[in-house]
Amino acid sequence: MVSIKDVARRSGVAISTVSKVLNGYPGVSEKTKKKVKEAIEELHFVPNSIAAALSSKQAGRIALLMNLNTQTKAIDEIDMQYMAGAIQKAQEMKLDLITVFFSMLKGKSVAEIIRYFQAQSIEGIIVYGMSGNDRVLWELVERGVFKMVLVDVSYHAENVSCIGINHRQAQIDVARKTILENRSKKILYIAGKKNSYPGAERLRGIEELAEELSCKLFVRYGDFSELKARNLTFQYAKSRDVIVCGSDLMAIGAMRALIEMDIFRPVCGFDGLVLMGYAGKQMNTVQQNFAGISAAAVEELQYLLQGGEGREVILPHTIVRMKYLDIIA
Amino acid sequence: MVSIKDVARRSGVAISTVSKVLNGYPGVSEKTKKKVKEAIEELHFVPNSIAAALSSKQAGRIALLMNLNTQTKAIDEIDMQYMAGAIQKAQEMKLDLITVFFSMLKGKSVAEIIRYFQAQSIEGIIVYGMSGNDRVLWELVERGVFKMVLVDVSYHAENVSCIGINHRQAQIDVARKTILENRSKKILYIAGKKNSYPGAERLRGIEELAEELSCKLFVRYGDFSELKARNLTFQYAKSRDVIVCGSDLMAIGAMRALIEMDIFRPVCGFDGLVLMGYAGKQMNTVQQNFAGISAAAVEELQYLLQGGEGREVILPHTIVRMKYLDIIA
DNA sequence: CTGTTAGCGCGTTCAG
DNA sequence: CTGAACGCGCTAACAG
Repeated sequence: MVSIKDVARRSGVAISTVSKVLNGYPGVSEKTKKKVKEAIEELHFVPNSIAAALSSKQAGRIALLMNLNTQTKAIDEIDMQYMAGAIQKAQEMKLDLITVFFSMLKGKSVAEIIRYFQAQSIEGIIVYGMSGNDRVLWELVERGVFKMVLVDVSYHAENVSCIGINHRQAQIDVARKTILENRSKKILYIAGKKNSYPGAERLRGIEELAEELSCKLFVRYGDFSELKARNLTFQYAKSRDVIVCGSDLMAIGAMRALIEMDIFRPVCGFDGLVLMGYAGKQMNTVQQNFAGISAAAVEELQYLLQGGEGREVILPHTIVRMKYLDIIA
Repeated sequence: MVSIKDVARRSGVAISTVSKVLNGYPGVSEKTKKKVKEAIEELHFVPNSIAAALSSKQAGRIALLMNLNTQTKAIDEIDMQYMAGAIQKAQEMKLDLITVFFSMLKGKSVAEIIRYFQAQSIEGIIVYGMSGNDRVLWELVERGVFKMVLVDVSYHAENVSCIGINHRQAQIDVARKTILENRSKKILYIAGKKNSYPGAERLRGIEELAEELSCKLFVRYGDFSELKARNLTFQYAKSRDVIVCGSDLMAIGAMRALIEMDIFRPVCGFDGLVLMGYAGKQMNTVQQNFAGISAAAVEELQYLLQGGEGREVILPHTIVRMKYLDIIA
């Protein structure tokens, strides 16, 4: 393995000089800088990130902490997009990214978790899928030991940012479109989970909208479960004229129930899953760019690592109509 | 951060002794071992894996190299299962696992790729999704620089193992079941990609089976594409009495085409995707336990790292029938 | 059986 | 502007 030492020898300068060139520090003449760069090229030198992490404390090692959707097997899609987006972006930004699942931290205390990450020289963490119930994680956040970016959570502090779309507005947008298209008046809203921030925001959205359009609103919790949404639809759809769902998966469940009941009701979803194309009929939904969101989260974390202050970042969303033939093309 | 030095001081021994205890080396008396372990407990010491990796050359850092299915957006499911299985297992075995996508290596030469991994102190690599066309990767494999485990590829060498189910046999099993259930005689086989090892093996399987059962076999390549399978079905299904597909996604495409054509033909798939439940009708398919496969791959890699010789590992599969109501339960 | 010493590859003072 | 020297946390010979 060719090391910084070899580069130094080859270009006839000291190790520290090479290091400075590598990290873009000032205090190196253009000539020597050029010499060093040439040597790097010729020797095909690639700095060892492990050694860098050991020696300095800002070597850019971050963790992606994910709560996999184990309850419903069908939406690996979202998790996958998040992971892929973050991994890709981290690589671009030359950050070392390790992936950690909530399940691996289960039963550990905050102190243990902190040590776990410190032992890996992790300095920043992106958390996806955190709910209000995750006590230890919230404690971890509040301790402020690591720079953190929280996805789909509303909280920020000195070194903690949060990021995500405006769920309330998105719910309003997609539901308004669907309701106006169908001149609906009586809404069945199948909400997500009670303790979920996005779930609560979306619920607020539909409440505002129902108020604004003077629609009757009937709310039931589907807990983001396709099966529950299906059953709720069987139970309550007949006497309403539109079904608004807090997630695509629930929208699919609702749609399939409607098909089995052999009645028509417009349905709209939330997320933009490709799976929507398999629902049986077209639906409006909110398109979230998950890969883009996690990529943005990585950038935000980098911003924090470089001394930026925690803040709230709102990302854009779009309303789309999902068709089977589009998604398989 | 509490380091090995602190533990040494606390227990009144030398650093190296602590290291020996940590790594289970012989040559330490029971008494001192106990003292050291106590100190570790009291100090909540967690060894820094980064430092260990730098210092020794067998610190268990491995990479999961994946070719994401970008062509068809619908099967993040498989990729996700692979990733989750490997990440989980690696964590259990205390191996550092980094995830790398093929796309990140695009345009890089073998030498560059080797340096990239060496710079990260990677000593073993699991490759998932490699085809016969990936020149540089094959070169990487043949160089033998890293211990490697190849998923769904048939090649092994001194420090390269391969792992996967028996695709030929699995194709035979699922097709036989479907054909016997329906007394079919004329098979439309929608094959995968030409240059794919699993694709080729599955094709061999159906050929053998057709021979054995004296069935007429008509083969077309669907390239693992749902859309192509759909079109092939429109074109050729009418004059056959069973459609065997080399993947679930293609089976779904075929099934939906049949529904649109309003004719019935038994269809069977391959993979065991949850998505199968959304096809519209029930189908037989081969259930691959992807998470289990990648977990096994991690174990196999560990075996290689510890000096084991490369070999071929065959994992079991099962035949199942996918139902919508089962998958959403 | 235990302690001393020398690195791993790199970042970072601090003299020159 | 440059270079020698030290240390990050740990492993691995080598002495004692």
